[in-house]
Amino acid sequence: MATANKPVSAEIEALSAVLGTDASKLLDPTVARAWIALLTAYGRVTRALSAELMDASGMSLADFDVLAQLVRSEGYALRMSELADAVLISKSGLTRRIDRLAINGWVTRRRCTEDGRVHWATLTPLGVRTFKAVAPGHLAAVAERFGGALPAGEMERLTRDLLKIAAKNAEPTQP
Amino acid sequence: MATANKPVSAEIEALSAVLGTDASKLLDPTVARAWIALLTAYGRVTRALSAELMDASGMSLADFDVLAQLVRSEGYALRMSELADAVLISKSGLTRRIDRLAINGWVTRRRCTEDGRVHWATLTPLGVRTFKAVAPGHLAAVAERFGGALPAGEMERLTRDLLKIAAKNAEPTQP
DNA sequence: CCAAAGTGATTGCAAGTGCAACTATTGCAA
DNA sequence: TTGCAATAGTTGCACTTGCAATCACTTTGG
Repeated sequence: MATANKPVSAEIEALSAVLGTDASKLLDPTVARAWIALLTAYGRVTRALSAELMDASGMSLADFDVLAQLVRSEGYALRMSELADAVLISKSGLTRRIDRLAINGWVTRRRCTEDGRVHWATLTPLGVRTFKAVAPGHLAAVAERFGGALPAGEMERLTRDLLKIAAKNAEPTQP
Repeated sequence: MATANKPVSAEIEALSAVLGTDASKLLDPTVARAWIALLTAYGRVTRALSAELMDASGMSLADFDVLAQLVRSEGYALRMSELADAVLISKSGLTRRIDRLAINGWVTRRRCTEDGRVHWATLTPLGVRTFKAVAPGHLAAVAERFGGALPAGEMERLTRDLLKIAAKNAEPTQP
């Protein structure tokens, strides 16, 4: 029913006593609390959403991501590489995930006629119907678990702060 | 070098067009943006921290969690079940993780003399030294990647908001 | 005192994942 | 044209994980 969750580098602040008095110089307790809060919020929300989605539809969050990317793409299709980038897994991971989705009849593979190296992952009509049936419930679950906790203004400020953190950790280089 | 990352239920807001005009009633775009921002910030920070920790010490974030729990426990020891709860993995997962840490010489297992069912995972002196050597770098990395992005006041407000979200999704029941 | 139920931990198995090696195909350059 | 580098995708392998079954030990009720 439930699904995996990431490790939690929990309670960093409590380590000060072990490491010595200078631990708070390494990591401000304010920052430590925020980091733990982020890990906790992330873990609880994703665990709950994952379980609900699995119960409702038999698909994982990862599967939902793939279908969501495809459903809003031209012709309900994407190249394998593009799709792997979009859902942030390795190419081999995507190969197997598409295998599983194909077994469900939600996706098919087509070799590209113009470039034989390229394969297009394509939603089947059943895949489209399934996604459209499942998505509203999932969106509502996100709204309930995540949206309900804060008023709108607060939510926008949260977004700005999180995006600042994300920007500071962008892939290529850190300023 | 890098490590796994969770699925990203990305770009939910863009689905409105596919599902029809009422999608924004299911999930307020403000909430959708905040949710995506959380997933992005989490993914980038944990990926970076995981890679840095692995490079510096050969241990995963999950391993660090276990050592961190043990190092601040009475006698550097915890029962297997307590430890599994603390680091949020299954009992079987912890059994194997302790196996690996034991191979590194960082942890040992002792059967409890009072209750033979219980096993204590205990840090070795080498484990303590290793943790104390590794932790400052990891804390500094958290400070840099996470702490540097926001001023202190903002960070405290972020913490409050995230804890509200976490509280709304506490395990037992939702009010 | 002894079965039977309960508790703590481990093991068998199946699943998902990434890296590295491999196959298939294309594009480029001599 | 031919051969070689580059690109797209898949497969082999190792690793990690969770669930269910199992083992080891303790507690409880008759």
